[in-house]
Amino acid sequence: MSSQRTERIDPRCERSQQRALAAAVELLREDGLPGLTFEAVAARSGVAKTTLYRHFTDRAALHLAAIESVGPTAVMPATDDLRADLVEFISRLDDSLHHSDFGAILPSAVDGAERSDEMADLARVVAGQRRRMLEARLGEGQRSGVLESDADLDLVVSQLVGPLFYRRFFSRQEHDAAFVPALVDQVLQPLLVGVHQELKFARVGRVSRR
Amino acid sequence: MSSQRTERIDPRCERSQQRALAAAVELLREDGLPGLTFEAVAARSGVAKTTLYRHFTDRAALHLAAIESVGPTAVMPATDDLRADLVEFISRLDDSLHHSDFGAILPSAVDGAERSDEMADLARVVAGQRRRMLEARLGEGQRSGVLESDADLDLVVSQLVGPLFYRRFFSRQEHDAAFVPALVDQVLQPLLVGVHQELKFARVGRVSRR
DNA sequence: CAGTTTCGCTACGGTTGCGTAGCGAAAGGG
DNA sequence: CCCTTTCGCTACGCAACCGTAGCGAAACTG
Repeated sequence: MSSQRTERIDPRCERSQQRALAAAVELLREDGLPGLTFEAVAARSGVAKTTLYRHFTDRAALHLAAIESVGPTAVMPATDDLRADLVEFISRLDDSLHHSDFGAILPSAVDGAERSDEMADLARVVAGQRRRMLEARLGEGQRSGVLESDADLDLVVSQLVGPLFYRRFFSRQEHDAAFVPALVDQVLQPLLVGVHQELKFARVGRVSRR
Repeated sequence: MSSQRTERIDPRCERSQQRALAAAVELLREDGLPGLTFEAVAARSGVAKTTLYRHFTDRAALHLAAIESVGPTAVMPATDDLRADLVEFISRLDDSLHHSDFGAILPSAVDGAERSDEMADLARVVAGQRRRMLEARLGEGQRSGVLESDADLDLVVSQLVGPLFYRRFFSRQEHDAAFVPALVDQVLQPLLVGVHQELKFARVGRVSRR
């Protein structure tokens, strides 16, 4: 009701929740979703079980909050070199998938999203932030005349990040630092202003038969 | 020791295991990994709990067997049209990700693979089969002169299937039937024989600054 | 048909996790 | 400084799941 700016948060609540979520993340890393229990979080964090129930209604809420707490804080570089910005951004994403808490507990979020609407929404929000950053930078490339203006940016974004998620979680293939630049180049090539017409001709004439 | 052809399998074992795994798949769909318990499988399948313990040492083994039981049986079309074959293959993959048991319980396998070596190996095997089929068909394209012979097929495979997995499980974006053809075209364009030189020139000259 | 194997069933003790209640101590806020 | 809130702690009943044992019935094998 009182429309104050900050919601007047008791520092004790803040501290308890942070400790609890840190422990929850550890447990998710070690044992996955089945390992995330109120008792285990209480034992590891030092926060009493009764206190946990005061903050989180059930396991799903705890899981959701834990996932939110490790949400990536990525920023898009902003030089005048589109390729360099994309390589940098995608490389950092690849690194976080392999070496951060975010990458480690993402599988539990994926599994949870299959049956929890809230978790599914969170997944869409997180991915949406990343997508909007990439689309914004690609849009600049279009306005500055580097990229074709009719490129399907939604498709391009999936092409840029999809292979990284696939290799990290599904095919579980390793790759070196040269992979991301190669991927970015491969994706960008058909979209560059100046080779568009030849490509369209080549595609229709050589591959499709319609 | 006796190197007979077939391992002499009692039909009763076969039947029990099939029923158990079918129930396990259902449970994984409904409640994810935490829902996969010996008691629940016994109750749903009609197979006695003691019998389950005779076949599966622990929950991980049961989970692994359940994942194996829904392994996809994909085949690569073999016409003389590379693009059409790829569109068909990728479309069927996309469909199975959204509408099959395989797609439904894949998240639990991904989560399990983070902590189970056997599950991780299984993921690599399943993805490897798919990758080899795609690489074989792309290799034909190279030998028949449609694709550049120096294309990085491993990268291409990730480009073809990565976006589908990403949109299904991470960004959770819907897309219509036109998505797959658009993706295949976009990925194939830089690899077509005949436009390679112009593309290489365009890339070095316009995007990269090295 | 005789011998072996697997089955389903019941029962059991032990462990873990759930969710709540009651309490005094400690820390925040006006 | 007093009042309120939140804290940690202990304890509890309840349910679920684990993993094993013993048994007779049923099914497969040769």
